[in-house]
Amino acid sequence: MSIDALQGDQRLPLYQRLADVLRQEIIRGERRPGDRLPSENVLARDYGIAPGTTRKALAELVHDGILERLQGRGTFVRRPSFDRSLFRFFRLRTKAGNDIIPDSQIRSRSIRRMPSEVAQKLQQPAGCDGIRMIRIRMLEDVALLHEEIWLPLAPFTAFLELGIDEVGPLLYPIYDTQCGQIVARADELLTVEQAKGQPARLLHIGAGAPLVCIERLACGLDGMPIEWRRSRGAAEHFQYQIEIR
Amino acid sequence: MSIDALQGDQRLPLYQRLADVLRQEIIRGERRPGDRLPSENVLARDYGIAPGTTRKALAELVHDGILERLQGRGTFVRRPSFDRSLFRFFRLRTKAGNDIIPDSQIRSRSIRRMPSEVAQKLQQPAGCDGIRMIRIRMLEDVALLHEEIWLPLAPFTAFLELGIDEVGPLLYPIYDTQCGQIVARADELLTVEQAKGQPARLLHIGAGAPLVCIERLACGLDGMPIEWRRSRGAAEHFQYQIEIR
DNA sequence: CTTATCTAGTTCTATATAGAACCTAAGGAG
DNA sequence: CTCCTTAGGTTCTATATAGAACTAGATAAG
Repeated sequence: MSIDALQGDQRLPLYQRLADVLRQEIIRGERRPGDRLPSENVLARDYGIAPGTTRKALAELVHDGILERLQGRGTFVRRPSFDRSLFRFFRLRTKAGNDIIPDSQIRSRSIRRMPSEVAQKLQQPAGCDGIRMIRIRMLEDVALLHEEIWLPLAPFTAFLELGIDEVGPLLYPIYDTQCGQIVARADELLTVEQAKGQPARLLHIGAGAPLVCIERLACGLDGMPIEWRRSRGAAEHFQYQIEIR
Repeated sequence: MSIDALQGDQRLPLYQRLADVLRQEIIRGERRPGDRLPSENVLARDYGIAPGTTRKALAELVHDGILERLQGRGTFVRRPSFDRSLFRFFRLRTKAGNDIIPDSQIRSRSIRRMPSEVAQKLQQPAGCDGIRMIRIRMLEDVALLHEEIWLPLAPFTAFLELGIDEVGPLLYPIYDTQCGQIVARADELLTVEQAKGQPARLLHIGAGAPLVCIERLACGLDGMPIEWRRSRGAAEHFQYQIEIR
């Protein structure tokens, strides 16, 4: 931590280089969510730059959603509360309960050869094995969502140790605590298809009825894919809400 | 423009008050998209504050997407290129042409009593009149999208002066230039329903086939609703893509 | 033990200043 | 006329500094 711990592309501005260094430390897991960072004055002294410059670096990371600053308390690595956001956009149409996270039931979990499409999305070599789960999400004993979930083997062997009953309705906190994988963002692709096969059967839906299908690729802080899943539910039960700017 | 032109909630920080003043000037239309703002030094002199403080105010407005700063050139009111973003999320599944804006054909335009649901969304008094359009969007002579569009009468009388053939595929630029209404953001609600009635007929779709239905409320810089529309298209042709963070 | 006060540490606001990097337009050289 | 240089204006980076606002913990008073 001397004056020139800020190498990386000497032509980039100082605050940018400091932001990159801190971002990398967080991505590599050297600073975990909830950790407190050194104060802006300490950072300035350690790296031999002006306090205002560290402020600018920290502000950038706050803007990226990686850090959180609390006046009088300090600067902290942000804890991404993410599992809830699925239902921020994709919610049940029943107006009764808002933002209810349905119960979930894992129907199967096994190691299988990945379909080439999934392997590609997860950036794994073609034909390698992965973890596959089938999960049903239900509300008041009515099956609403059929999910097929794929995980790469390498970081998730610890996940296989857990009993299938110990897994609650939220997967991402488990990925974090058990496997050190933090989901920071995701891409979703929504389409409509006709019910058939296993999903139709498990959802008790007649073949040919419209299904909403959401494919999601969840990625970590470094942008690398962590999990791929495909969720299907009867179209009549769902709505998708979003704000554009 | 003296030292204390920055009234508004005296306890708020200076940069916040300056940002509010500039934001209001833009909302009120005193500064139009594309206009150039005074330089940060001039602003500082005019309002009697330090240049660094004006920088912070301008940075906030840049972050909000209202301003745009170009090194060496100046600070400009951002031109919201918005019509394109419909198809950034909601795109045709044909992989051939990316980001093609389909041709459009306005089938009808008239003044009608607003349905109570629409009036409520547009924050108009119940039972008042509005402008209603039916538009078909097509690609290579195939009808893809059926749109029902509602506008409040008051700001859009100038829009009625235009010949129905003069209206191109992009409405929002016309709202801007002809009626002074700038669309800055929108909320969309996506559901799936079964085809019936006029939409089914105009789209040449059999009754009962699944339709994707997107209801959109477009709002101005001040957050007030400007336009409400409902777009429907055959479910098999569309996909909706989004990034969550 | 409870409550109030003080203190050290933190972020936030605001000022002042200097030079670098970049753009535009005007003027001069060929 | 064309191309190059120059000058002035702009944003961007970086430094330095002072006090306000807020928090948490230690200390003192009751």
